[in-house]
Amino acid sequence: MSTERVTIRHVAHSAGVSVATVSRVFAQSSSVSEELTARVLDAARRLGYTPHAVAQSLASGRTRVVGVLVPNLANPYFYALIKNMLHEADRDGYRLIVADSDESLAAEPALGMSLLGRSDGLIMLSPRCGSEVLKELGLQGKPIMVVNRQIDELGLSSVLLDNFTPMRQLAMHTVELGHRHLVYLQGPVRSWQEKERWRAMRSLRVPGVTVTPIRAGGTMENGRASAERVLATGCTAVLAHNDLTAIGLIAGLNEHGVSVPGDISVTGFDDIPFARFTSPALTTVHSPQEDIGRATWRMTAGLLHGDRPGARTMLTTQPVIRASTAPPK
Amino acid sequence: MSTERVTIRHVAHSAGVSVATVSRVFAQSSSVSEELTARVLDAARRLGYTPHAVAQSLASGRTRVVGVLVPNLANPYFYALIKNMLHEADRDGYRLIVADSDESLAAEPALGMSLLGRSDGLIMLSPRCGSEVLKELGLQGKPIMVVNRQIDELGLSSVLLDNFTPMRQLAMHTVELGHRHLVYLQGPVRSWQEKERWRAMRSLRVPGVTVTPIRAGGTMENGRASAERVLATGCTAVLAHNDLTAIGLIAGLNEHGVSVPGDISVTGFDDIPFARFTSPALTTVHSPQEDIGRATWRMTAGLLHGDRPGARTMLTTQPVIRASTAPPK
DNA sequence: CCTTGACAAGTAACCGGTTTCACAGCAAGG
DNA sequence: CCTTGCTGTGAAACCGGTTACTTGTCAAGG
Repeated sequence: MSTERVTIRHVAHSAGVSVATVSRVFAQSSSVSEELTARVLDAARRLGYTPHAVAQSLASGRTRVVGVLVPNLANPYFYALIKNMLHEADRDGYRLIVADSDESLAAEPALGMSLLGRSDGLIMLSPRCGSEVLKELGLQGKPIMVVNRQIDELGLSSVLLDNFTPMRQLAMHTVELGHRHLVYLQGPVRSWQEKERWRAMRSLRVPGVTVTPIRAGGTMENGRASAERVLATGCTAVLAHNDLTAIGLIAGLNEHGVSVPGDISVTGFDDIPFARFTSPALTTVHSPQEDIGRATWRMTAGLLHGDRPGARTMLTTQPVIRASTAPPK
Repeated sequence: MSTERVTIRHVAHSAGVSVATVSRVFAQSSSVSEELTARVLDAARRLGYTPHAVAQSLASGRTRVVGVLVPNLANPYFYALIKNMLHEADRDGYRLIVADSDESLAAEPALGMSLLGRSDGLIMLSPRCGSEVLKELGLQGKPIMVVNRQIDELGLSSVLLDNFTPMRQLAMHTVELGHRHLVYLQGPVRSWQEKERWRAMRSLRVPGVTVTPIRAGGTMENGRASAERVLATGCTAVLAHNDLTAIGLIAGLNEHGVSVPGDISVTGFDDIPFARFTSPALTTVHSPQEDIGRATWRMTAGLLHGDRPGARTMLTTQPVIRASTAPPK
């Protein structure tokens, strides 16, 4: 069972060349004569040689692995993103190693460090941790990408989606429908996205229109649990922090015999795949996961190749009007 | 910027001991005198020493990383599972490296190999590949866990959920409600779960009850697209391969002005988080992701510690009756 | 004709740990 | 007093590659 591993030296010996040559053949970097290349490849095939990834990593100093730290893998928002990055990374020959901080601020530093220890860089999705933690991680000297969070002080590269503009447009959409009393269902308070979305709501200074914030939390359960508090406000439209909260809220409202959008209009944010399939289909803001994923990986790949960090990519998007919003009765 | 890395030798020198001793102190395996231990730890702290994970891996022969191959990360079923395994593995000090085969049979072998190259073992979630591929992967000599697929010929360990019994119960539930013409909406044909669920449907030999299979595919889009074919059968109840298909189908039926469960009852399978929040809430079969995740990791950990492979854990579960099923009109 | 340079290939140091083995010191046993 | 047996420690081999440096060959240039 425990067959001796075939190493580069076996191949070298069998092909009658030096280990350096074998290494070169597989690295495809330096030039090796056609004849030797053929002999090496032949010997390798005969012996069933496979490069030892860990040894390569140690010797070359790079692992071809990148860490990804997610606050909550249970949120469809993230796995669409991850899935896209996975593919982009794959075609560059990189693997992704994933950790889930479970929305725990305290867990982020240790997880980040642990990931960095086994990888060439770290991608942090919507990190909530303080910037001193990010700084600490940056001290490791490896590339760090931050997604969905604006960091000014440190020279970290980041990919952002403009949350403000579409959120404002979405709010205006409800106002144009005739709604006057809006409720904004808040998400995780420490998240940058939440700050931006709430900022957009506050910026909505239309005479006669009021915006009431309600603390929720960003999950479906949170949304459902907010139904009563929402009803107590007497509002006619609710803009939720994200789709999950919106979906939860709609379920909660239904349970109270309130129809959406008949009695109350509800909107989400993110346009997760489910948003299209709820009834009513959810009015929301589309989050271009493919673009974000691709942009994130491309920037990460750039950093790995030595690009100077600090670049910031800002993507834009817009609302998607579906069936969960309608004029008030 | 490029500060010289602090190695075990620096620590050894600074503490006035040999590198072996430093290694032992950190390994906590062999005994080192209290005095030396203190001196080493002190020196390590002063110098800011961190063990080099890759070097440890090469020297010790184990990476403390386990690969996970998922057919489709966009399915909530899988990421709930992954999330649970992530946590279980984390507390044992293991990291998970994830790859998504994108439902592509052809991609599984290469991805599996690649993951195995950087890890101590491989967990395959609902693999669709032929058993010769699994065999090939097993030849690497590293532990392989198979989840949601029964493999008899190879001595692989596996964790399974009994799909047959609850699927049958679910079907009986619709029959007891009074339905006579059932449709079964099929998922990915090569998946073991699909086979089991369909087997349960076929086993339903109740006089006067017919079961019509319809090819769908397991995604929400597939479900929606099946609406017309479903309606053409004139059935009164549809049992979908999984929740995604069911949710898609409900959306599709709604678009045709058909109400669920008023006109047609619909059931799912998996009990993904959304199942509770759709309207109507979905009647389905609960899949205990926490248990599956925990069992999978525990068995994997066992294999990593030298347990003999071949064990099989079969978990059981049952239907959850919600609002998407009702007596026929 | 001799030098210079480009290039192919080999030698050996190195990446940063782990672990086998040898050795020293000391207590117990004969 | 001399073995025998542990235990704690160090020296050095080793894990399996990469790569800086060296050597040798051969063609072009002076």
